[in-house]
Amino acid sequence: MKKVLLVEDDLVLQKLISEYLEEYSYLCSAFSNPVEALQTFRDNPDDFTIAILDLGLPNMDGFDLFKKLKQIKDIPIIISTARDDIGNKIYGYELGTDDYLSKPYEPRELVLRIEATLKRYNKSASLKIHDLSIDISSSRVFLNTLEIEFTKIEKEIFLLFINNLNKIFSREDIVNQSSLKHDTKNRTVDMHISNIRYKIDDNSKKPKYIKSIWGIGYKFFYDN
Amino acid sequence: MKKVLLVEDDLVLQKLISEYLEEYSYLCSAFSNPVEALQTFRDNPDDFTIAILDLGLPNMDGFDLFKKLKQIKDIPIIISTARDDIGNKIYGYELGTDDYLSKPYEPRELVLRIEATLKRYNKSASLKIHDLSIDISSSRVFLNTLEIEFTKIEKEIFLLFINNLNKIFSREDIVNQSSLKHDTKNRTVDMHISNIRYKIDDNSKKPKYIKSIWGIGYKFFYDN
DNA sequence: TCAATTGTCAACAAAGTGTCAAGATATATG
DNA sequence: CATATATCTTGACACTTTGTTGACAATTGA
Repeated sequence: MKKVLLVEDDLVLQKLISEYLEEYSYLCSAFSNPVEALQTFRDNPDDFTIAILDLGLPNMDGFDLFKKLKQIKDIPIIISTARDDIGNKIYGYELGTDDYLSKPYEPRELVLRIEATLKRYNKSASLKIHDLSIDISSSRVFLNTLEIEFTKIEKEIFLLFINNLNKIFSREDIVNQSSLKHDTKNRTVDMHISNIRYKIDDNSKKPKYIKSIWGIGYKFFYDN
Repeated sequence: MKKVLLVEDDLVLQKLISEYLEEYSYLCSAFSNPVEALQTFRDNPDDFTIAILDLGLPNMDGFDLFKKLKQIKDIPIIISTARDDIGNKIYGYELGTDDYLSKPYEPRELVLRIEATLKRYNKSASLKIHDLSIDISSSRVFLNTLEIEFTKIEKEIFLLFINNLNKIFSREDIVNQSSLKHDTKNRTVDMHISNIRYKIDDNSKKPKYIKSIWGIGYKFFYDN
């Protein structure tokens, strides 16, 4: 579900947009107060896919908010502006706005521009599990923000787990579903698991990710 | 001087836009016939910086023209469309339009959107990675300010990496996606990598750019 | 408690990588 | 067209990284 940070002080318009976006499966977090919006974004920047800012905001200028949001995280931002406010438009583009809309606009047009902007941003799909994030397309794995350097077989085993969360694999399964040689001893698998655990900071005495299933094998534990 | 390929069958509007754009130092090549526009573009694709297409064109559908232009060269395209033609808008964005405008629009807004679109495009037109800067359009590569002289194959491999940052290529991939002969030995690829590394000042003991992925291949490392 | 199982150290084996240097091709120059 | 020059290709060898396994301690469950 894509989450939109909507900052709009016209409450009627805010409601209208929120409801419209929900029809297109966007979840809206709407704010009329930019300070609150900023705080929310600061707390959970990864929650939001895109931001929509109204320029005529109280307390804080729209461009200020714009700059602060971008500072926290490079999120796509669409600016909505009054029809005649063309000087501001320029400034918006100079800042590096991703798109803008002139009021009044049709909600439908907003949806279109959101989709187009996201498409340009080309958000690559990524899976997050606690401290770990996995970039599906490039198969890169990060512990917090630090990339983990797996060896070939470690990566194969790790991805096998990630693609089959909570599924128990025997050592034989792991040998067969990786490029390990078919006559590889079971203890070799243990050794690879040990190395993976070490790299993803999984305490083998009390692992939170890769659990040993005594007498059976291993599984990657994941609880929604 | 930036040259605009304008395709618009309303001659009054065509003239209006042309004159307006000229005030902003854009040179306009205006066409009412899409076939002529296509022919002109095909002959000199590098002359044009951006294209502006009207959707309601005779002879050839606007989207058709769009696809054909993009096929010849990946030029930024802004589509202009009738206000109520929202179904088409979606299609436009699905094609990968860079921006669009609803008629009637103020010429001023067109200028703004041209500038914004070019800005987005240029962001990726020249890429800077630490000491390296790459001019995508001319395919020239600089180490700091000094131009690197790659051989043909080195340049092909290097650009393959640059266009696919962080993507892992096997030696076979590299052979297939360059002009290397199909039966080229893997070690030859290693040799080319070694030479590229030397030219871009990449220490092969501890490379910052081209990483060896042990047992798999190579990738160009880039961290935002 | 005890036998089975698991964690991991450390040594070794196997496989992959970096690059020199020489020869083969291709390209440029007169 | 012949020669010079640059580029590509490959075997060889040293070196590095990864994979494998036995050994032993720690842990588990009956």
